[in-house]
Amino acid sequence: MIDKYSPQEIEKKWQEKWEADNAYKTDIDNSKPKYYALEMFPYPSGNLHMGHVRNYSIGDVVARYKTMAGYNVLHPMGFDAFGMPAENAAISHGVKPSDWTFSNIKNMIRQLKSMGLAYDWDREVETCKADYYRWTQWLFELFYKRGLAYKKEASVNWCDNCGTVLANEQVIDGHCWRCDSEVQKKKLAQWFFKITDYADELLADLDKLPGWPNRVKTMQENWIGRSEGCEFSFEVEGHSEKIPVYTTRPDTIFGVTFVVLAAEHPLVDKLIAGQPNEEAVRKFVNDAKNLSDVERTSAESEKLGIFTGAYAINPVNGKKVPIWVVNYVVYEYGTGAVMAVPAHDERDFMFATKYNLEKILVIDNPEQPIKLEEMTNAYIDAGVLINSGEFNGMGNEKAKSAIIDWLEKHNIGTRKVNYRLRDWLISRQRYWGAPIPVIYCDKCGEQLVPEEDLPVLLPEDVEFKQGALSPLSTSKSFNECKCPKCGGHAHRETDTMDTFICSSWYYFRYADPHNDKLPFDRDKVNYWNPVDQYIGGIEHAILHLLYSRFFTKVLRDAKMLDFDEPFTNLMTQGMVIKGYTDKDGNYVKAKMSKSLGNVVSPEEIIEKYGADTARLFILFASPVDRDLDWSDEGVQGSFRFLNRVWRIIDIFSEAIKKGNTKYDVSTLNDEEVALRRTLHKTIKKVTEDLRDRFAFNTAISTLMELVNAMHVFQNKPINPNLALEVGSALLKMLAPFVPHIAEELWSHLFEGSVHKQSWVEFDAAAIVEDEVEVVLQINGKVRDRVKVPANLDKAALEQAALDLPRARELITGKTIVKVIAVPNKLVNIVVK
RNA sequence: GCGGGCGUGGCGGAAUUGGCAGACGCGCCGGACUUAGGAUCCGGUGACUUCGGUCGUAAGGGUUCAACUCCCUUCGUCCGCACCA
Repeated sequence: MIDKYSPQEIEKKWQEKWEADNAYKTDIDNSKPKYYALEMFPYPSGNLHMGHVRNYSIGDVVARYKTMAGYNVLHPMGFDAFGMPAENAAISHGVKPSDWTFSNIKNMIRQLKSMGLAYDWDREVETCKADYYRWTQWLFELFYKRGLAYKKEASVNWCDNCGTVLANEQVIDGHCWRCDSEVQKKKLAQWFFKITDYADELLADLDKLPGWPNRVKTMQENWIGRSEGCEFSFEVEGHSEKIPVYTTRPDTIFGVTFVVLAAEHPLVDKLIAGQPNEEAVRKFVNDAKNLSDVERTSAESEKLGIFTGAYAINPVNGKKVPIWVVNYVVYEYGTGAVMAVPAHDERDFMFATKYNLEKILVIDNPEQPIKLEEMTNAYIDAGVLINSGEFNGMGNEKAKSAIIDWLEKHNIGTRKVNYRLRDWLISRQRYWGAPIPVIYCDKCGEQLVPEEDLPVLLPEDVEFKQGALSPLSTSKSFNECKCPKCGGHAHRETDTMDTFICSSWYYFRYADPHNDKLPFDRDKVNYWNPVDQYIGGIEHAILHLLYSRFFTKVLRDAKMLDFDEPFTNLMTQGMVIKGYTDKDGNYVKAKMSKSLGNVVSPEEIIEKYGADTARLFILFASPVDRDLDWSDEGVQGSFRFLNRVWRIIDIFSEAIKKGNTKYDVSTLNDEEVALRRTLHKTIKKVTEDLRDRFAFNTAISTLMELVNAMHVFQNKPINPNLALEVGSALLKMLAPFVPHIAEELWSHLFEGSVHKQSWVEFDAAAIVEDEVEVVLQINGKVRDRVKVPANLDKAALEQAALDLPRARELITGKTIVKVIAVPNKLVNIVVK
């Protein structure tokens, strides 16, 4: 008799044993195929939340299953440990960011270990440690040497609340991704990574990722925003400057009736100098610049503009058109100036109507000719060119290309591909990050810190204050330095790097975490990487996942590794949500959050029911990519199931100990044959669910059915050989989901660890049924069921159906139109 | 506005290739055991029904012998994008 199921005791026991045995230590082993399972590492906020528990439970099942299935599995964990909250703790509580971070990490490791996750902790990385950020800095220098890191003054996103700038990817609807406060524009000299150099490949290689959700690929596609068109210039009457414009609609070029400039366009000043409306334009420009990004980029906001007084010349037909400054042109995209064709562009149409500007129709609808006077909208569909000189009569798609050819031939313009993607702004005016390893010499200018001087360590003599300058600038010991080139007086860059840089390469470091010569060894990374299965939240669809793809391509070009993409397969898990009653008394479901008071603490659940129950519930309640509805009753149901497993193994244990692994299955009675059939069907289904679909919820439900089938024998004797076969298979299949209870029960019955066992194979012969139940349908409606020999052919099946009394009864007096027989499934008799 | 996902019992969900809708779990109902049951075990549980059946996968239509599954229209919901020329 085995004791009562007591998760608190057995979980602690096995966690200690696994740790003492180094059970999950991984090394290169060329005798097996490798498999790299990875979950997005957490920010060390101090406590695990249910989203983490879900993420890591999924990853652990994948890792444990693949191990049992014969793979050499790498499954590491670490911490994305630089970031603002640590610094905020310093500002508000006077704690050192490092102390705050390391004590949080300590607590989270304890919590992770209490979940029974199969990590190789020897490979843990913490991005805030000098032996990691040394290589983050080294990689910055690599990017710099490859011309991919540069400093420039630009209008950048500034979050006042966080006291730092943000990359475009980190601005969501004009708000800071972290604190949600409104982002402002500021002109600052900042460091950028030239991700735009890889825009084309980042877009094209999405096709190499069949294992990624389409949703994520579409989001990246939109973000990169490739468009094809051409760039050409307008001459300005009475000025030597030209206005370059970018358009995707060269087919409408003869319909240009005005040219619009963004408020920031440098030509504006020159064009208005001495013009009668100079002051009015200046005021308009200043007003536009003072608007927040939210207001400026909203598609709904009113399109406003003002005439500069200057005119441009359309290079294709010499037409003189007015130049306006408007609030709807994005300066950072294209050339910051646009040719306006009101007849064929919605915005230009609205604008021209509002300000009484000319409209010229240049594309006509061949089915139903358009009358300019009757137009209430721009005509943006396909058509045939009119009013376009030598191109009249040409289809507009063809004309796009023909007109670009013409522009190129006459040296007026060129074909051009444009991207919405901008370079990645990586400077942060914060302390708790990797210092940018650059020195500014009074004489020699910008210099990289020599490689042998890395890491540039974070100083401790800093003041933490909110402000526009990094706290590093308050450190004397940090700031002042010698120029590495001339030895003269110099000072350090005081900005740190965006923490997304730290997380753009950590999955390579896991392959070689203790290397002190390089970020990682090329052979080791080529062995383990790319990650076979990456698991995390959809919120990183662009941010982390795009940056990581960029890094991988740069490191490939630097010959540090030999593949193109970092993550072969990506799984995006849904959120954990929970219903609560709002102030109006309505029951609503929402993401767990402190402010709503619907948070369930993982630690409490694990204390009460054990990690196995928590894991089982989370995996069973919902498919991984969907939101998971937390249910306290559901958790109890999972706990109940584990008790049921415990009891039935206990009941079977005497028989199991007497059983032999090899036996003659013909000695089994009918009920035993049925149980054995259920077992092998279960093995087949669970294997397919884990191997092909990551359908953990259905795998678990199938295991529940097996346990239910075993209960048929709770009060009657069972063949010991079958008991052994079923019992051991059940424990092996449960092992990836609920590692502690599976190990505990295994240890009562067998030698060694259940987690070192090979995955179970199903016996196809055991699944074969002699008889199957087929359905009799009359006109598609189920009218009877009948048992027939399995695999009965169509003709015999059809006859068997027609012979049924029920069929005869319903057919009499009617004509049989057709009989459809599907072996092992059904017979449908169509009558009139 | 554009693009995409989703919509199945009281609830979470299953149905993998067009072939028995509702597996499994929660909840609920009944029974057994019991001094007791918020333990355990067994059974029932889509709706309506004249007990023959009829209806039923957001709504409406279509294709098919057969549709949760394919096609069209509409509604709801969630997500992404949105002055990018």
